[in-house]
Amino acid sequence: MPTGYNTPMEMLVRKLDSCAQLEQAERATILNLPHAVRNLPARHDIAGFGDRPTQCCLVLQGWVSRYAALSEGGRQIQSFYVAGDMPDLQSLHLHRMDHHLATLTPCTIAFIGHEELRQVTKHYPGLAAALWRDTLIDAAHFRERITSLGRRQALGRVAHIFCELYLRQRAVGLASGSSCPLAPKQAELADALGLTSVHLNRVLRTLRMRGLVTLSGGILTIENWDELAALAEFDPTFLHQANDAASAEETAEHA
Amino acid sequence: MPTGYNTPMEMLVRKLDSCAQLEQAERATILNLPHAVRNLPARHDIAGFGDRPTQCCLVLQGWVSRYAALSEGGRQIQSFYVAGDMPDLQSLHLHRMDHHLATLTPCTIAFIGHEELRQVTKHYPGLAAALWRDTLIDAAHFRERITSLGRRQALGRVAHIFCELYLRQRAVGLASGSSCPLAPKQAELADALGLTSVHLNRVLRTLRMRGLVTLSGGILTIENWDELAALAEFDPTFLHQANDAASAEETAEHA
DNA sequence: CGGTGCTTTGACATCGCTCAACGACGGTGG
DNA sequence: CCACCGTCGTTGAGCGATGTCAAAGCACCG
Repeated sequence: MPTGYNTPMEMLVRKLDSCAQLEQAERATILNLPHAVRNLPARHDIAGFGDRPTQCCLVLQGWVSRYAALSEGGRQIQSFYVAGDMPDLQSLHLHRMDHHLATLTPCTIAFIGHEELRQVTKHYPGLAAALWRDTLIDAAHFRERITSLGRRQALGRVAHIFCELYLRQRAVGLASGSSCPLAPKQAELADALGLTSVHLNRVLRTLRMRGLVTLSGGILTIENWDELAALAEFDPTFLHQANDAASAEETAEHA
Repeated sequence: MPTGYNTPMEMLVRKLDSCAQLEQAERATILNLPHAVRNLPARHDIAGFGDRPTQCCLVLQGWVSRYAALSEGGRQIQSFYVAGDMPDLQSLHLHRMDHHLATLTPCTIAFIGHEELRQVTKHYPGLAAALWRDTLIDAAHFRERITSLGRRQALGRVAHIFCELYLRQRAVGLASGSSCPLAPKQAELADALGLTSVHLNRVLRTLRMRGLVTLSGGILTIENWDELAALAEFDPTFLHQANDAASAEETAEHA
């Protein structure tokens, strides 16, 4: 199930369909949603703090990050998004941005107007529920990040995000075997994990030396899923993936 | 606007009405929602990891916490809830709990069946949007906690959560002047902030000595809002309160 | 009057940060 | 083709914020 060559709205249908079974009319409605596709360069702001967006975006290709900017140049990356994700769906009902949304890599992104989406959710409760659910899964990711930042040490935090990003990408066909892309640089990973890039680098060395993962050239390879997941105390429940992620673990394991 | 003596569903109406203006029919629908009110003791589990709840709960009185349990008895409190909050609204579309929900203090809680809520959201898109929005604000709180845990030092973290809990309670009429209840014990606050209760205690002493806040007998008093907010780099945008929280700051300031 | 739970404090250990430098690599222009 | 430069990754030494362990104080309550 490789991504990239379907039409944007086919991608959205597949995403929404994966958990909440859509009816035929609902599927057709999504496929007919008007939208604009744009290519954006890396490090480009999609929406900033205080903005009042009038459209939502669907990532077709590339990596997007959500972050809060603090004084003194500090920043906290709150989440990463990949193809198939709708990072600012929340702007549909939260009108003022309380954070920033920016591309990490060059991206292809589809924009869908709020007005059109609201009409859709008004007439198709099933679609409203599916989109709602998507934002709830986003929130589940946030909660797990809170747990990581609050109670896991650096080693466990890094291991945990690797498990998460691998499984999430695998679910949309972006992983191959026990490897998947990992676009964020070390500094960006550090900003997501509440660490310094220096310390993150040392943690990566440890993981490499223990034979758990290798990260090189933007490719993450999981060498030993079981140990990595154990180190992270990783439980895939929070991902709320339909297939329960069990099969994914096996795939990585046998690579 | 004190809470406690309205009927449960009046409380819910007020909550939903505060941002998304409800129509008369929608208001009436909520008021007629069947529900059960129960009193629960402190430290009582409302729903646990792995459960599949069949109802949502509305806090009428008391404090509720959402937490993740880690191995070795460690736990991370992801959020606190007070009167007017619906902590597990997400279970409406996320069927399997990925965390625990428990009372912190003795609580009065109204339970509303999923089936009834789903019917309501199906027939009243405006109510669906209002409830959806509520879960999105919950998510905004999570994001801010991520930022706190990832990039603020202990002092700023504690200051930040005090600002948040004060404003949230003020918004539902639970604060008086520059004071508000603060039910969590030091150990529980520490579990929410990724700290040790020992260290939290030292931070509290510092805040007290600097004349910023006092915390005693379950009452939080903010002595100097401006300095506290500055220390926390607190920006109320993430609360998404209708009144923009500006007036609230003034209240605390003049106390 | 003696629990029991919560808070407070001290001494010491450790994890992760800071500062500083160097290395690897790819692009770009002379 | 090579010298240069920017970005990213890597490493070392020292320090600071926070955790750990242990014990004592304190309030409430039976």
